[in-house]
Amino acid sequence: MAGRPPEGSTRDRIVWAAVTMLGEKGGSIASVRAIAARAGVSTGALQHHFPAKRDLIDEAMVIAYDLVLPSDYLEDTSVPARDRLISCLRRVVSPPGAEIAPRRAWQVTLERYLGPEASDDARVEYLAIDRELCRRIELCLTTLHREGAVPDGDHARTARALLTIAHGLSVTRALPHDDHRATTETDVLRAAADAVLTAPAGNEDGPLSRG
Amino acid sequence: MAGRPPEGSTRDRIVWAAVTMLGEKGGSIASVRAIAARAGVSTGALQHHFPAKRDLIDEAMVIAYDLVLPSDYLEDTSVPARDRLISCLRRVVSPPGAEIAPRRAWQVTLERYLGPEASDDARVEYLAIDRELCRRIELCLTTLHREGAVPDGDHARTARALLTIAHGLSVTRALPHDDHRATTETDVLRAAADAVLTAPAGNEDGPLSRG
DNA sequence: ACCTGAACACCGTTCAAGT
DNA sequence: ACCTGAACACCGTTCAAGT
Repeated sequence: MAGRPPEGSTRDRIVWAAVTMLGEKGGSIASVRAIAARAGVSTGALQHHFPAKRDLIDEAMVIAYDLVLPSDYLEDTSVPARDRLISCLRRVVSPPGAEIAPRRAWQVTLERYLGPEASDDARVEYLAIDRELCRRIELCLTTLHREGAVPDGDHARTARALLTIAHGLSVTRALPHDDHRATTETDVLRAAADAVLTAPAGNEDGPLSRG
Repeated sequence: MAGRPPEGSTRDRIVWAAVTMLGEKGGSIASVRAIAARAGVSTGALQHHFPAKRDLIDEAMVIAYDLVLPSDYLEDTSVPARDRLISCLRRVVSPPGAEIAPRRAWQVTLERYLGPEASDDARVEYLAIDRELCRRIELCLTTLHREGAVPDGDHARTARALLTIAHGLSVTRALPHDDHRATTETDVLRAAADAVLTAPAGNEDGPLSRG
């Protein structure tokens, strides 16, 4: 899994190295020195292109996680805003290990990020994933906001609340359950969407965007 | 918020220092050197009592999160229904295995119930816990229903939806997080409570009890 | 502008030495 | 057993110096 990209700028080599190292080393993120070494550049070169490590990791995450919801779907006003928001959230509920079963996915996630070692590196890596998921939900919210389907408010904060709810659905999927599950999932997603969307009747704005 | 505990063993002073520093510094955990300094001991003393930093943080978490809810609290109509429901949900978020930290608790839970084997016995055991948690939330809902604070509806179903949201908060607590966490938790709980409680103005009943 | 590599200010953990 | 403080092996970031 090592090797060197035959062509490409220094910057591309750095990003490539970061992406390939995301899944290695037991879930902990590589150090900038290790990334620079694999890219075959100095730490100074890395620093020149990515002044903070977070900049690099965020960029690598976007590449690693980019199974995108067809980007024009969000703007398709022929489908109700509520349904588009729910689709977006469903997307987050089964994140990119979508090929593997939800149970296995959570097993891996939790082993990695809260296992016996759960290094600070793992923490940093998880936070990067977290930001990426939030970013996607926020994109959905701002798109719907332009249509007037979502009221003014702190969309980043709303996105964070929605992500928390998505985590609940996700872990509920993974845990043992009886036949109530699918019903519950739809209940929760609809309730979350309704709490966020502009109320059809003119009452106050959704409880998730304003305390 | 500094100061020194007048009495107490070295060990107690270390734990006290760690607890007071949990909420500071923008959500990131203080370094062992900083904790030792506030406790007024050397890093070696800290290391003697807590060979790994995680040991100390886990112990501090238990203290920080362990605020108990008196059992007659549910019927105390002097406190708003919304606050009582939120307290009940907070209780479920850090369930009574509260001696161990949330991270460790989820580690155990998931290792047990969705590990590689995940026996049928484990499944049955989890479903029992699940029912018990639902039962508690449902008890809260029916109590509030007697007061008219919760509308008619399928309370078991509503309880299940609320438990799913509580799972989201719980796993979010366990996973790495930055300083947004406490805010998000309150946002989500308030939104969940508002979705369930009888609306102050006379609009339709909450989205969690009726699809 | 792009890149080097030493240096800086941390970090968690280890450990010989004291009491 | 309890505690000290130096030392170790890292870390992310800075920076004078080269091209």
